[in-house]
Amino acid sequence: MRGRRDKLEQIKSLGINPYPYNFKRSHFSVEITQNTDDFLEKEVQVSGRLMSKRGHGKTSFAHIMDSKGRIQLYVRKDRISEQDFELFGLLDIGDIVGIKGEVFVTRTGETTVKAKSVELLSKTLRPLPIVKEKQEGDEKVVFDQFADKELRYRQRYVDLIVNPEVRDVFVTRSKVISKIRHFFDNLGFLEVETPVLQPIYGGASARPFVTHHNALDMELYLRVADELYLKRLIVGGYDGVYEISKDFRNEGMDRFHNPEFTMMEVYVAYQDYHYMMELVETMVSSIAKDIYGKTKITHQGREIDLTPPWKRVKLFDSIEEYTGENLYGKSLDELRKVAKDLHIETEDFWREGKIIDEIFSEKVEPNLIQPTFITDYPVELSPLAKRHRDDPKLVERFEPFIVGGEIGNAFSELNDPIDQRERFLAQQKLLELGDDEAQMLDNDYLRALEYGMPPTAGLGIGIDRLVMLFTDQPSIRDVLLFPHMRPEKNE
RNA sequence: GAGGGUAUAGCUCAGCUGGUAGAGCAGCGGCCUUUUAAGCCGUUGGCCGAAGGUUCGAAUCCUUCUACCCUCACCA
Repeated sequence: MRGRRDKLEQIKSLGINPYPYNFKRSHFSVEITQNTDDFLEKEVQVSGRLMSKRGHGKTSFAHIMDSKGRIQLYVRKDRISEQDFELFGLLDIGDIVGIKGEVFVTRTGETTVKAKSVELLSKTLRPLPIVKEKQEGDEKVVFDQFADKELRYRQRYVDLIVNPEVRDVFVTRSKVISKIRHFFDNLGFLEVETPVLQPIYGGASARPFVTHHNALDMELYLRVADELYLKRLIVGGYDGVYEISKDFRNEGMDRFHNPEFTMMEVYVAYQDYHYMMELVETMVSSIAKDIYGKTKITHQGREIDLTPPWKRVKLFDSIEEYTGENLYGKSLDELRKVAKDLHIETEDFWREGKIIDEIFSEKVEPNLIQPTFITDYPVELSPLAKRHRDDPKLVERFEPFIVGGEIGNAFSELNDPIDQRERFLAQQKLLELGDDEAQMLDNDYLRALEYGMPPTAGLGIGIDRLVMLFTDQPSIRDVLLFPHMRPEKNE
């Protein structure tokens, strides 16, 4: 850093502003490198970050990188002004430059800009990690890759500069979200925004973050889900509403969980969960088609076939398939015994639903590699879902699973206000029994239901997990630009 | 919350059973007018994550702490 400050002073003493205001780029690097024939002998203006520099006395080669790729520069002392040549000598890797010059091809065949002028656009003071790569046949070998995960996550800006495949991940993330938006817009659904700060949290079983509103002197919760507000809007008369937003859950962190994460929820009036299954498989496969041109993708070495229709399996059938036990109608004691036989630990306050859910997560979930809808859950696990039309002990709910993980949750929404009140009261009891993830009673939501909500299908999709699937990333941190980290010590 | 692993130069890493810190790249000074992990010659750079302890002597052994990674637990 010392040397760079000295250079900064030298550059200033040449009468050059090291932080000028703009530069008129004529083309991106790849426009030129991919259409070299059209550009030969033509003058272009390119800009970007200096990524390598190979000096040869009175001449020099370098690469600059812009947002789309890299292009080589060739600087000759006899082709530019003395001051520009001196300036070029003072440039460091990482500096941002603008170059005017002519396109030509070197004798090794690389498209290159022969500089006529060199302009410094921003002087860097910190050295960039130097990553080098070499082409060995078809293989690209990378040397000294900037790979320390802590540094990469804490200094994502450096990660993005130096690791192009990381940039690609976030481009794909953006595409996925944009496709989802288009998908719903095309169906005529309305994108809405609902409160992040909520006096009563609900819509999911999770512990919330608590905050305080000074003027009102009251506790508020950061939302754990958008569900109850979105359904109020269905009561209000919209046919379809969706929201893509951050939710916050005060739970542990691992490669599938970040305290704040992106959720997409959609509610559609006059539909049920069968409709929603078709919507999910259509949406996910069409995203794959848009991004990869096909509905079969590879994730962590496994081929995943997203082509609809996806497999549909009832929850109890799936458990029987993998454990040989039919849990339907079993008493609490019987369930505890089964869990014990399967070496699954249970808590005292757990009821039937929770034990079934636990057995399912342990024994079935990891096996659900290809896309599968697990359907028809016990009613006490799903306080906001409508009872199954054929069996009041179950609800019309499904969760889509891919690569052993759930990526969403959906149901025919409960719109019977009396049943809903009873479900809330059952949750209250769980709260008292020590289940700190049980849901709060929301009187205003009940009032809304009393005004009447049409039959409605609802869905939540974890966007981060979907992006992990589409970008072939093993950890949620790799699809979040700034994953949550403990604060670092001050330098 | 539990267990395991990692922490050495700006980056990537060596450093054996304790003997006083090393390479490549980057940087700095030279040479070099088509190189591309450019090359050649020379050279700077370290509180060995933090604090304590054992020892004549600690990057190395011990303890505690911190951060990150992995697995599990919790959990969409």
